[in-house]
Amino acid sequence: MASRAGVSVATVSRILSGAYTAPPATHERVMQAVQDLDYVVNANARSLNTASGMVAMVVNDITSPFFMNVASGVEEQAVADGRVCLVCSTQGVPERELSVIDLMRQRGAEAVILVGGMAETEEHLAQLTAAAEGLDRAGARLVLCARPWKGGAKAPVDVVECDMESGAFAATSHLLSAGHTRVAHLAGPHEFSVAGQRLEGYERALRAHGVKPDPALVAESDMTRESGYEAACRLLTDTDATAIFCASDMSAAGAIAAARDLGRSVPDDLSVVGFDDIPLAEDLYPRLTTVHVPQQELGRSATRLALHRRPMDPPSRRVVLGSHVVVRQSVAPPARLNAHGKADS
Amino acid sequence: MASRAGVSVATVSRILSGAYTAPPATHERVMQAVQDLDYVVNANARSLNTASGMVAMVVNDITSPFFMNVASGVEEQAVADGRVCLVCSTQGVPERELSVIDLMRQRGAEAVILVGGMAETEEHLAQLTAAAEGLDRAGARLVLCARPWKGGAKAPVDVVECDMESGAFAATSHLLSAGHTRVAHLAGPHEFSVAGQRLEGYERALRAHGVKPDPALVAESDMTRESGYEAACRLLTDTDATAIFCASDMSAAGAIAAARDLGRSVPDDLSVVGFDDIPLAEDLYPRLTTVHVPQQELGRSATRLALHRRPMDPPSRRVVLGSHVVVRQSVAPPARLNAHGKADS
DNA sequence: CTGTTAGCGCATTCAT
DNA sequence: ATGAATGCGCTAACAG
Repeated sequence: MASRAGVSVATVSRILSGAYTAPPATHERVMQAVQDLDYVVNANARSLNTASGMVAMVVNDITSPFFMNVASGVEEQAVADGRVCLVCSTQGVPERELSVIDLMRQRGAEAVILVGGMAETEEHLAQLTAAAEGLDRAGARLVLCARPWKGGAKAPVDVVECDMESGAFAATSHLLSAGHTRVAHLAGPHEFSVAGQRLEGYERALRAHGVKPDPALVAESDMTRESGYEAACRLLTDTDATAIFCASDMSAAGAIAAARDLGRSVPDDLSVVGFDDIPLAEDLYPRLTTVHVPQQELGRSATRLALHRRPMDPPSRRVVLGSHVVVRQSVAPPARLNAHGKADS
Repeated sequence: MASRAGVSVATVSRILSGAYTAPPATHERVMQAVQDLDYVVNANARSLNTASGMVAMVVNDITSPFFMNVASGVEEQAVADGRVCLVCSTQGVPERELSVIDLMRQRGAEAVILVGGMAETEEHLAQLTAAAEGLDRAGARLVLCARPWKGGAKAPVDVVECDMESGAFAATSHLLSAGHTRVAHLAGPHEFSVAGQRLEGYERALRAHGVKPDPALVAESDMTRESGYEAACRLLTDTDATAIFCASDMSAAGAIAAARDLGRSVPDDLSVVGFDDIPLAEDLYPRLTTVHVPQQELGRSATRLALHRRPMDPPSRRVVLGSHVVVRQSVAPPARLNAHGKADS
């Protein structure tokens, strides 16, 4: 290649790297040779001496609408900052999360963005901390997106999250204000810290309205529709709940399907509130009242935190975005009150 | 690192690469040093001499449920074959498709899998062919997934697709059999070859039932919900269509929303059939009758084609999967027939 | 503006 | 079983 153009490899390198006021004369010859030989630089070899320009994003489940909406925000910002964005899936396996992080460290990624919750044992957390320090030493950033950091405060990790606790509080309050007192919660896996936040907001709202939290009204599921369907069936047959606050829109979709299959109409016989506000929420029937989480912005912020870093920045930064409930059609006053003609408060 | 363990770099290389009957004595020392220094191999440097083990997947839109379901199939098979799978988004820009392919070639990916349709101009096709040949020369494969290959037959590209034409035929026939004669089609972008296949199946079904295709009944949109909503509004206000066959479930979701907003009830006043059978189809109201496309299997097959390659295989292979209509609740006989008590044939 | 030289971190001969 | 030497393709520093 160098010879084909009649120049040295250094010249070729400089020209193809950009950053070179090329004399049209040789520039032409080089580009011609590139054409003829269909030459492409070896990015791996290049990364041996320079930044890779890669941003990696890690998700549990590549089919989850929530994760992928966040992902599109990450992608958008990464591209805007001149990086390429790669997404990998852990398929929900904690060990794979660590190995993917490691893999990206090996590849010289400039940032690794972990999107969404994960079962977090103490051991896992310790390994995550180690991974963060390893990335840091390599000049790369680890950022947690839509997931709180439960490890040490001095670990070199940035985090951008949404205030899920108050989102859950608002959602539950919305239900209570409509007159419901038997409000169930379709929770996420208890090992997920994000699930814990929602549970706390739910319980705080109950207490604020003078309702005693009843453990029987809390059912656990993973965030999938399937699992939401099953948990909702249990809730509907075993308890007298008149409303369900679901930890995700996907599980809310399952809950609505369960209600339908059990002959309960939503919202007349059962009110449902979701969480996330994924596009699906608009298409459910009835249209789902839910807590809006700024998914794209979550992704964009995470990428900015990772890439726009100045020397004086602290080792760990944190940004918290807000959430708010979007009122649609899946909430109504409970049946008996409704029958007696009482409106919601 | 080499010194820290008291051995040569060669020994470290051999031990960390696996494939080495390690004498427990030194093996121990090396692993200890790895621990102490938190050492990780440089995958880029390694790729300088060996296969990268990467499979890249390229999609237009990372938020599309259809693409991501295919993606999970790709991921699953790639992991099963011991590769790591990276997905990149082109954000719908044809040039980015080419640049991403190029990027993965530069990175030494073993396979690049293009998922889903793309506007295909002649020029783009020529560049794709060139890219395929480039990858081939580098020992990598290009495979098209859920997207036909319109280029030359001797190009080194594998393709796995679904028989969309007959899927569209079946869907349209289903509507015609229910008694509809004014069947509209919410088509995809005409530059997409996949859209063309669906249009052909639609028209073939009409002719087979003795109905003359009416261009006024074909509206174009991209495959999004938004665009489907708008196109459906036009169809519903400007024509007398009693049924719509949509090119995707997402656009069907838009069509159902449009019908609702225009005061037309589905399926009583309007029948709707979708395409893809993404999970959303189950949650629409009414539950969407659609054409099932085996998304995960599409992805798995594509990866197998790329990775399980034997020397005697032809330069270009092709597998076609079947599709079938899934009957749910969004189709009914047209209103007038229904009113007269006639059942569907 | 461009060629020369050196070295990035690893796998791989060839010796030992 | 392991060390020494060579080269992978590229960029960076240093001439010229």
